[in-house]
Amino acid sequence: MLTKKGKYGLKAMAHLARFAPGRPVPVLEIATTQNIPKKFLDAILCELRNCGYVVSKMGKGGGYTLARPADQITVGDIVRALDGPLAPLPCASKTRYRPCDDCGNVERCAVRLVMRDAQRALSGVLDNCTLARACELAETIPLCYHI
Amino acid sequence: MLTKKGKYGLKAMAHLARFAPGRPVPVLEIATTQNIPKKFLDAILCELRNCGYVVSKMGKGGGYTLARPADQITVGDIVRALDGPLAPLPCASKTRYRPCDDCGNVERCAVRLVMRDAQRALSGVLDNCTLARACELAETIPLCYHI
DNA sequence: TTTATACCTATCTAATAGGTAGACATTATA
DNA sequence: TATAATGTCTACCTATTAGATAGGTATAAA
Repeated sequence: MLTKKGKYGLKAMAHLARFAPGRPVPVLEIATTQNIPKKFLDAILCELRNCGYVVSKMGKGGGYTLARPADQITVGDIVRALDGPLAPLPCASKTRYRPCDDCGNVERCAVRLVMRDAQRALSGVLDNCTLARACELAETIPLCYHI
Repeated sequence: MLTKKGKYGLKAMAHLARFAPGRPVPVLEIATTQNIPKKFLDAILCELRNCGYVVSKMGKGGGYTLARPADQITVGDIVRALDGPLAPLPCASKTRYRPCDDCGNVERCAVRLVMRDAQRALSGVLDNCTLARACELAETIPLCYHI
């Protein structure tokens, strides 16, 4: 389950992808239009900057910009940066593998093998979805969409 | 991310699937062989019983049995019962949809649309994986498996 | 009647999520 | 150069949840 941090971060990145073809976007603008607590968003963007996904410009007229084009940052990148590994269990993670301490036979653990499949499926979606594609998806969807 | 509850529950169910073609298995046996805290497992199995996935028999010679054949219970069932919806966000859940309160336009929310894809991918794996298949997977895997 | 088991209620502790406060640094621009 | 608009940093707070543990009660087979 994605935390609010992850969700807010993704929404902010999508905002930057859509509305920033150059000029820096102030945190306050993102916070108000996306309904995100300003101070919380401050912390999130700061983290994304430290990871190299956004660039900040201080002072008047400052704000945040994507560090790379929107089609070169994936949703998986952002989720991993803010919420950690995609895999349901650390022992099934590709990027941050850690064995379970309660697991006797890691290689033949049924739970782990299933969760590796799950991880593959999840990263197949999130690592192949760029911010650009996500925005596009939202814009081209038919208006009458049935939940 | 799966919680320990979910993980322990799955391991216990896999144990039942493998080692119980009839006789009830006591909690203590599962707890010791699977390295799960006994009292914690008590609570988990009780929950699974309330959901109808296992059957308990009290008294001497008692224990737990699968309520249905192992090929008729999926990993997705167990995970949902113990850890809640598979979807990374409630607004992307099929089984327990709930809109985000911070989301202005639910239908065109880029984050939600991506997470719906993620949900589909995840449930595609977990809902199509039965306990029987999970055990089989672990048994037929080659010994020299490269992490 | 004894023993092995499930079942129930209560409680505990540590971590985490989610958020807030306020001082401080930086910079465009008037 | 003063000032206003912004990001940056450190510290803190509160509620909830994860992850257990303890101890007793009910049930049933031998």
